[in-house]
Amino acid sequence: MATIKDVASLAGVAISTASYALNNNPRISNETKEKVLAAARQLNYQPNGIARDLKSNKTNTIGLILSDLSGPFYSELIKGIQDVTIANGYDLIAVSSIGGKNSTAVKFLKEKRTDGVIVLAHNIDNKLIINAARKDMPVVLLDRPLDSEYVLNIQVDNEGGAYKAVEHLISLGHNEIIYLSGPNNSYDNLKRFEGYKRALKDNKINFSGRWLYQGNFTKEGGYHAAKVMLLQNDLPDAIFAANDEMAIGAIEAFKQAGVEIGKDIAIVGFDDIQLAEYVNPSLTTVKQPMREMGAMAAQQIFQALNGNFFTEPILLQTELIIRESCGSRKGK
Amino acid sequence: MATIKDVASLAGVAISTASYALNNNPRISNETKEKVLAAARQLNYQPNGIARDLKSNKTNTIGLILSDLSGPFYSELIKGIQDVTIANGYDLIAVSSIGGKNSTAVKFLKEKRTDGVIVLAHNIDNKLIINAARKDMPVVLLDRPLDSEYVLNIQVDNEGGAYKAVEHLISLGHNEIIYLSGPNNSYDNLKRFEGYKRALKDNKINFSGRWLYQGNFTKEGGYHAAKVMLLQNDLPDAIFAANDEMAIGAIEAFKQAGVEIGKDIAIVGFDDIQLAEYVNPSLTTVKQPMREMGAMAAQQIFQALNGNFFTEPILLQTELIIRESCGSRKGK
DNA sequence: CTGTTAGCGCATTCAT
DNA sequence: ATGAATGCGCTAACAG
Repeated sequence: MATIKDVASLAGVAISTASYALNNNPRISNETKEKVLAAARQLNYQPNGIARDLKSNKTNTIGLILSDLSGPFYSELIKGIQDVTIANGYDLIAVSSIGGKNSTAVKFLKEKRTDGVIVLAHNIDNKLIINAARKDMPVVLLDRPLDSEYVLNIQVDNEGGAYKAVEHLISLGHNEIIYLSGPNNSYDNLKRFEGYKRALKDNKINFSGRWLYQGNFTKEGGYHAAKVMLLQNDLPDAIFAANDEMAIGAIEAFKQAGVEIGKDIAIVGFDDIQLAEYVNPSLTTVKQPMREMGAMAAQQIFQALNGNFFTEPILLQTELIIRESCGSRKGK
Repeated sequence: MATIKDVASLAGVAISTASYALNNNPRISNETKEKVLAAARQLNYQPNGIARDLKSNKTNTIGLILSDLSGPFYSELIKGIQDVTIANGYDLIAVSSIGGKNSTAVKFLKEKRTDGVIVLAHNIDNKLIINAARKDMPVVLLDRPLDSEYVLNIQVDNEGGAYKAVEHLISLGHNEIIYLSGPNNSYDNLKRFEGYKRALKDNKINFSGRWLYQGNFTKEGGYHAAKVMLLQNDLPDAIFAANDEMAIGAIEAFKQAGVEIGKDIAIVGFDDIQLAEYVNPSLTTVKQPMREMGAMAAQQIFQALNGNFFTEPILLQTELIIRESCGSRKGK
């Protein structure tokens, strides 16, 4: 790789002159500038970004940390983020937090590899985030609240969304409503559970311990939980699944067992992933404004980078999307 | 941020000593090592990764360039790549090529920001790749062939896969088979078209220009193409869509029009995305071994980094997944 | 075993 | 308008 030094010597100028010329500094005469640019072209010179980052103490890059780079769920979120980062002339790179302590995500958080970070990865712990967040490296947290300097909070109203979902189930006449739970260490899951319980309480339904099933936010978990319900021969009226993937897993299990969804049992999910519209029957669920969330997250980063730390946590509203899985229009 | 200099002076040793101690160099006595580590802890020292990268001329990072970070399609591919990058102690970062010349992807390709790159983004052009590929920065190309030094090729047998799909349609008794095409500048699309034509030819069916519809690899494109077919009141026996998303879009349009898929018309897709299993009727399609592809790509990078350039292009086989969209078992 | 020193590639201050 | 020199934070060759 040719360096700026090579360019300078080929052009017969000093390194600093070459640097100025390459960066279009007006103090350089057109004549020398041309000479330098010609040399650069000839050597196929490309500035070394790492050296520049080191010198300028700035990377022009925003990092997005996801617990799993390959989730189907992030599509819209990423679009929202990307829109804003591009508009601001920044780069976006996505890294995974798989691997815990040794993950790329942790490395990016600790070393100064980006100018800002957006986190949606529950396996990254608070201490790390608090340590990483600095004035010139704001962190936006999407999956939990955390009150600390230089960390911004954006959240979806999980509690309210869950409330809406369960209320819908109750309005349809269901009384025995199972909560199909995500992992216990997930804040999102916790809030959804709270919303579920509040809806029961407001409708004078007593929560029963029997109504709690663990599904771990995965399709397999949902499938398995439904199987257990079937084996116990004790089907509830309805299920509120803490995310769509579990709901879809459960639907699969019930279909295999000949249970008619929407008639024998009602199911509501959470997230509104792309699949929700396509499963059969299509899934009633709570939609999160993912794209807006992404855009806001990026916006918050840039504002923070400009010194404006908006400290109040932002709460985004959800929307209940009614489809067929609770028994519906299409008469399923 | 505390630097190694701060650590050294707090510990009362030279910078180099601090560096050695921090990096566990055995030449340092346990006593001084402890002193240095204590100082580092006290200052909450974190090495500056960028400085290290500059010095060592190595980033320990593999880049994955995708045309769209948010595609549903890459899930398995990423898993495959991640498995082997992690196993090799490297980091993986994903960047998008959206934005053309100014995209993050181009920046990563030109500047030396990773130790290797995997490309699946047809809007990155060959010249750029040829220029970027170096001995210490191999490039694996997943979406087209390119014979150049330090670039490795891994491909799916698009032609053969398409052939299988169309042959299947023909064996079911279909004669008028439309090709629902992806973008013309896509190599994958081109090869699929070739496979389609070969299958027709081998079965003595003459290809008709009327059978070519453009769908641009998007769901909307597929939907629109199907609408046009409907408007022309000239439905074919079958459709071979160059990817699943277009096939799904077409299915939607036909369903809306009351055309029964699998009976009035047969449809085959390509890719086997997650949705393919869930659409109604479920989609017969050609499955690509995405996870294997990812794993191979990463493996090739590391072999290349060790000086072993496997120059022969690798061709991965596809598999025809028969579901319901061509009329089938479930009697749809 | 520890310290001195040079240098990775670049931007930039200060002279000229 | 141009050049010489410095330093970003780190590693490592070399000297002691």
